[in-house]
Amino acid sequence: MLNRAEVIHRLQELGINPTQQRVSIATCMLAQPQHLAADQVLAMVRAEGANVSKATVYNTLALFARKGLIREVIVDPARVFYDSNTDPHHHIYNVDTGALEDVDAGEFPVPEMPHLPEGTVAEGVDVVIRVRNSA
Amino acid sequence: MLNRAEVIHRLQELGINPTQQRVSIATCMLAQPQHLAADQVLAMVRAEGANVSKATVYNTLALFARKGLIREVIVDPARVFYDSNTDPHHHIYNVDTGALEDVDAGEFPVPEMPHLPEGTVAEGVDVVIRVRNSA
DNA sequence: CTGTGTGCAAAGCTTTTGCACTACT
DNA sequence: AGTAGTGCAAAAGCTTTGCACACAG
Repeated sequence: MLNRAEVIHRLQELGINPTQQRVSIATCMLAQPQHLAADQVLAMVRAEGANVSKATVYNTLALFARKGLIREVIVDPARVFYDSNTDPHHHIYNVDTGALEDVDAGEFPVPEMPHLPEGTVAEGVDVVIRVRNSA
Repeated sequence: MLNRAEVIHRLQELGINPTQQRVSIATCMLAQPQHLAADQVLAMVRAEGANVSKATVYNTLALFARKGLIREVIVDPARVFYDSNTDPHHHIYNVDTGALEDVDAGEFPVPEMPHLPEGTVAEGVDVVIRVRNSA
């Protein structure tokens, strides 16, 4: 979807220095709406011919999530997924297959915030609908 | 809160063979409403003088969660929490401190299920409100 | 030349697996 | 004896850390 120049521009907008590794990783993540674990991203960037280490992928994805380029999705204790869709939405997670699917927030509106503890501010609300195969 | 005999009875109700290790672990978990990670449980049962390995704590907590004695709470990629409160409710997770707090489901009602993928059935809905210190 | 930022090998952590052991039949 | 179930040491896997290097001021 986005070419190299557009990706670089997007990174700079967010105050991220567009190094070669970061552009490669961002290009894979933003290629289409998708949910990827770190090692899937590693495989993709290597398939593109880029030379990136595992550690850099992990650190870079965490950086992107902090800056708001992508969103961290915590549904599986074994690994963190990163979502290229940063619009407010929820997730359906299939425990059997590991498949992760988006649910538009409009289909499943979240009511107003409950009372938060003193001295804290809400950062986000994550709704995960856990399903399994009916078979 | 529960004595040894009550814990054993509860395990048997759920079809869990009440071995010494399992009773120790269940007693710690059910002592009060709380959220514990596996290594906290390990420390507690060892403090009680019981002799249990790390692996057994992990496997036993997973067993309890499968049987419905406790509930798995996935909010932190680094570790799984187990919640002795199995009533429907949600969680507030403080990203800065790691503190985990319950929110009564009544305070934050979840509307009807959205459309689920074919061939799947809902297992549960997890709502996590992520907060950070306002300071 | 100094300070900030970046990338990665190695270390660290939680969690899972495979096997020895026990307790029933 | 055979079989199903249990506990744990060791292995596996994801993620973080600490350090060497690059680059800007």
